[in-house]
Amino acid sequence: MPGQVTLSDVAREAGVSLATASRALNGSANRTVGEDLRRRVHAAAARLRYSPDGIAQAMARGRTTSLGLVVHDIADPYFAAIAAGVAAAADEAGLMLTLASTGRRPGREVEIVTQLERQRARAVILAGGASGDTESDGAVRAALDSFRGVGGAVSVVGEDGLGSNSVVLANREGAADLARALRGLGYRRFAVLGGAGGHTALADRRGGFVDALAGLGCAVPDDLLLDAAPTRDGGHAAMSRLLETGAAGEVEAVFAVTDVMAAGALAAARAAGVRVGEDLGVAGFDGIEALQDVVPGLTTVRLPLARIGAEATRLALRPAAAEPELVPLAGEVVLGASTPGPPGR
Amino acid sequence: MPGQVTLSDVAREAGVSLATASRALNGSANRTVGEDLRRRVHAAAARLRYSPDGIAQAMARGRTTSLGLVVHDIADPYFAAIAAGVAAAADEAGLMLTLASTGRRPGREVEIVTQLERQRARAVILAGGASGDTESDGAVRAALDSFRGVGGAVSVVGEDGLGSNSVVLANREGAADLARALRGLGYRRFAVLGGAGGHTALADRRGGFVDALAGLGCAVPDDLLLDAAPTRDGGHAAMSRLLETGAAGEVEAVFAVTDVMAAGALAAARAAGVRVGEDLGVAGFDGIEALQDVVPGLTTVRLPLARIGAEATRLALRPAAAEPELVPLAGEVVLGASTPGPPGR
DNA sequence: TTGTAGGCGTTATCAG
DNA sequence: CTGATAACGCCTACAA
Repeated sequence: MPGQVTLSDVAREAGVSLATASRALNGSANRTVGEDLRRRVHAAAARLRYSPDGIAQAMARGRTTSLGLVVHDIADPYFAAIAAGVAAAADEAGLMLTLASTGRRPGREVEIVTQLERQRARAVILAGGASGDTESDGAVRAALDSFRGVGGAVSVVGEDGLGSNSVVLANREGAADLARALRGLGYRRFAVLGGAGGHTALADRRGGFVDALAGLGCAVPDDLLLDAAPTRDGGHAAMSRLLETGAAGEVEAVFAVTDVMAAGALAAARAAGVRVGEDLGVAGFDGIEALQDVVPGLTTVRLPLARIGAEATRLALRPAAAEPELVPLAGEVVLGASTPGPPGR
Repeated sequence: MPGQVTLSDVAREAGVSLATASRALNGSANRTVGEDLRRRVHAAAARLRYSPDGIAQAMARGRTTSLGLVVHDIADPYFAAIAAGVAAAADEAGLMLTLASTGRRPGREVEIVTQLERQRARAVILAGGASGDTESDGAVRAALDSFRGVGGAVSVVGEDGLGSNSVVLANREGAADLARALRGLGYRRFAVLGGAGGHTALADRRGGFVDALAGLGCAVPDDLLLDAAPTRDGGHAAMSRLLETGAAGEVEAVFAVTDVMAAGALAAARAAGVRVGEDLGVAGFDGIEALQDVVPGLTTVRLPLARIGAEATRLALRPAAAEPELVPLAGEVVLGASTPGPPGR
């Protein structure tokens, strides 16, 4: 059974010292091993089916080859798309990706970062951004500082860098652009699903949307700002609630702060006999691929998801010492059949 | 700067031996450390902000705490959903998840498994199943055997266990059920997108669908069995091709072997002015959540994706020695608005 | 260029 | 119950 084969075995088999075998197999800094010996060692390694022990190497070198990625829910297409970008970049950099999900449980990020610190991950990417809760964010910040303390690098995706390298998403601006676009289509009475008390990113979207609208002279009344969990079910529930209240009758379009929520809203509307597009406009945010290909095509603000992951990875791999770098990334409004314009004429 | 703090430091600070400190902090098998000393050690550890080095522990213990998961593309909702199930189960088992994507590049699975073997991952889950290519599958099998050689456990999701524990999906049966359901709706002329030469799982779906149809007296002509990549774009391209040929006119319903492909097909149909549902039925396979909430709701065979991940994890954590275990898991036909029944009356 | 030897941070074996 | 002291598998000055 192979695997139990150690470098010493290879060295012995090749008739060289442990050091030489090590240098021949993995090129150390000063690359210099006699071509003949080098050959002998490789042959011996192959013959014995030697497989270097990554753990031992990590320990000897004092650093791992793994990159930690923290998301809220990998099944959420938003995070899945970002993860794909990170995975590709990590692969290219020769790093293994360690994925951890918070399941949106508060406090989990800290636990995960701590765990990653224990495992001496080389870097960690926080894809979820800040939570908006001062105390909680402070704890995360502390955990990240501690992680840096052991030589780890950090990057976060979100508005607030939490003192780290970060990919700054134009959530406010994107939502404002969307608001203007919808207003341009003729919509005047809006409702917003989600963003209250949630993560900063979502709060920013809602804020950007509402503020821009106010600037255009059509404020959104408080009772049409519905709280909702950032999930498909959250969107569904909020839309259902909206439809049950009398207020719904006057609403011409609904903005769900994420596409996934918008999908839930779509289902709720359909279940209530409301035709999305004809009777009511619905827009989301994120630009999830899968939701673009159906009828009605969802109006949204498309974010360069894979790019976000790639940039976050690049930032996470920068020399730990350097000053935090911020990379701004914007979204683009995509008008779909879900918002053809207001119903009455 | 914390992190550089080692167990020896803690031991010294607490005035005990290294061994005792180790036993006090992490309970070894024979748990017995005087309550007073135990307290002293913990206090010292806290004071010094000691953080155990996972790498060193792994090396000393001779085993890691990480579980490898190999998927083709984490951005694909099918794999994302399975990954979510695995992530939850891994978390519960106290393991870290190492995610690797093949990007559908042939040969990548072997490289990844080898890499995972180097890192001494405790177990690995192959979510992609067999490729259908004998040579390639043989290489994967060999890599897995080697992995087991170093004490690793394995489980694979798919029809063919590749000699390992496996979650056996009823792809054939599910597709056959779907065929019967569509036939029951009145559809008689079908086209199939994908499954040719692809992974075994997809080939089985196509085979199950076509065979069942043949049994019902309506064989699918070869020119209506279109080859397609198992992606959104693959589905789009295949549908476009179908629509361009004259044969399309006679087709009443299209079966894409994955929901993601079906989404692409939907887009292609719409682009060509074909109304899905009214003019043409479209069905997929997988039961991707996001695709269920739109109009027309996609007819599909819903797989218990999260469950698949959970089971695969359970299998991967079984004692490595045991005989391979097979867990069959079936899908359920879900009829949506995308296949209301054939057009002409 | 090649070999020797010390060390990385823990766990585990075996005496006290 | 506690404490020395070997491993663990590999890297790397330092020496030859």
